Amino acid sequence: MDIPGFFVQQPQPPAHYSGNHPEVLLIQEGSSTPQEQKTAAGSRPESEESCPVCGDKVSGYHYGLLTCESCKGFFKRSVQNNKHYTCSEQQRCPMNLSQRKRCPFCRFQKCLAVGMRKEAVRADRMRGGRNKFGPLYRRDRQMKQQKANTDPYRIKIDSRQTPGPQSSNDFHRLSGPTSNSSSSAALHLSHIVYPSGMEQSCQPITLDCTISNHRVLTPPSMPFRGLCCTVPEYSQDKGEPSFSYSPVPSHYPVHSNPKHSLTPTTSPCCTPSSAPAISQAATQTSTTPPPTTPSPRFLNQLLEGEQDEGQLCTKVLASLQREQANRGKHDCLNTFSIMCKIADQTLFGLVEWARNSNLFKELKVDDQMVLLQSCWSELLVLDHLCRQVTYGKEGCIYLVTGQQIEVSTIISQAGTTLSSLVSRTQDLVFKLKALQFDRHEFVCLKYLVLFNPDVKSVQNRRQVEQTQERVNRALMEHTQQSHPGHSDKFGQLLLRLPEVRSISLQVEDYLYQRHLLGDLPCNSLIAEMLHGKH
DNA sequence: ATAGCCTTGAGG
DNA sequence: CCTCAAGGCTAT
Repeated sequence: MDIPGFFVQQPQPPAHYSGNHPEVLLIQEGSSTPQEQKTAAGSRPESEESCPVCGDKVSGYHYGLLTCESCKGFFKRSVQNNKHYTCSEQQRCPMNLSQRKRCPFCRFQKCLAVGMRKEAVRADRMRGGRNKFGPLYRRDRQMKQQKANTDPYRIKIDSRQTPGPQSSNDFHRLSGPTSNSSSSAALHLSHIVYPSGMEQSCQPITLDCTISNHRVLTPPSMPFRGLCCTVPEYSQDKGEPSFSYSPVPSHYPVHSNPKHSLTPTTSPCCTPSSAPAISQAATQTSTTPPPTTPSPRFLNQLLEGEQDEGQLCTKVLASLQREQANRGKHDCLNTFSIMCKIADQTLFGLVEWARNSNLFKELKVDDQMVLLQSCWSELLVLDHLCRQVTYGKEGCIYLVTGQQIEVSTIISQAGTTLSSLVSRTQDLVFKLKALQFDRHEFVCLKYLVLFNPDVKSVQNRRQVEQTQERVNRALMEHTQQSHPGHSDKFGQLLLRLPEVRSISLQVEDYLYQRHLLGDLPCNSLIAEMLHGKH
């Protein structure tokens, strides 16, 4: 693993690395002075921001993003002089105003992790003028300005430490007290994955629920309204401080699909014009290969098992709503918990997908469990990637709930591990988009990952192997048929899998660390899966 | 080596 | 013209 600070949960100095960004209006418990609060919402955004590398005061855009003067200089010197630093510790040194000088290695890695661009350092050392990032900076400014003006409610991705050394600076507290009672309610994979009559019951709950004062989660509204905002606010009508978690929000565009008449489109994803690849149901013909293909039927069968994104969205929202309903008004989920819940529900969906698959059903239950246990995080990563390729806009992460989070917001406020995870994932998304990754290929990759004959303790290895080979052939044929001009799309897709694997392992490690800190919600399937491995 | 301030110059 | 992100200079 070559990511420095792989397990870093470095403490950040409260005053500086607090994610004091105007676009993420922090209304923190007893924190800022009236003066600070005034300026934070004020007109000069940059002057109040903190450097995503060290937390110092930002002096402007440098090499791709807002940083302080010293990190700008440091980055410039490092690149110009082609420095190769080493870390005398474990490559996880804390990075803040007072300690930034101590380890140039970790500082430079942090610079890269937050998104500083080597390419912006000029090889010819030419002074003045503008570079290619000009438009990017401008857009970034406009977006920040827009957000500052229109949206008083922000998700709080608070990197600041609450007292206590254990908490990380990744997704943290949203507000209010958090019950961190992850006293493991002895769950067992077999019970969760193969429950005896346990349903993900989706009772329609229609209570209005404001999660914290900040509208932490807002269901998506009209497609493409409010552009790509910081988290949840899709510039809905103002003056409506609470929102409904009801499975089918009233402002939700609804499918006319008679089969799922209550399936909301997960705006903007299910707008046909905006998301052709995934919004087209498996039964639609426009994405299916021409009838002359050798085995389109097999591929289409695989596709038929795919979950409807809208249904999944509804399920996840309903689950969050239930969770909040059980907690009451003043006991709000923190951001990390919300993300865990979302991931958990997505994982439930993936397990369900596997279990409903005819190919998977042919396996013995023991093998099924071993395979799922081995690849769950890869499936989650693939699922996430597909969602980004299909619905994600540049610079944003698209959640299954239909919400978007700006990558820059996460990276500027998250810790090293999460930052690197996000940038690695976004790099993959970029590559997959370039390859014109489609839904058929996504399904195939999921099957290839699931039917992994190399998993230890698989009993019927031959069967797993044969299925994997079959899917592999189907994928190859599909890529040749659908992209005849792209001779190596098949190979290119397969070459992405090691990175998927690597990211998923990093995800697992990250989650396990958080689990050890007691940050994972109890009764979590993810926690159960993690237990199976560790 | 660091970091604050200065100079430069293309693009608006 | 002005802006502002590049590179440069220099006290520490």
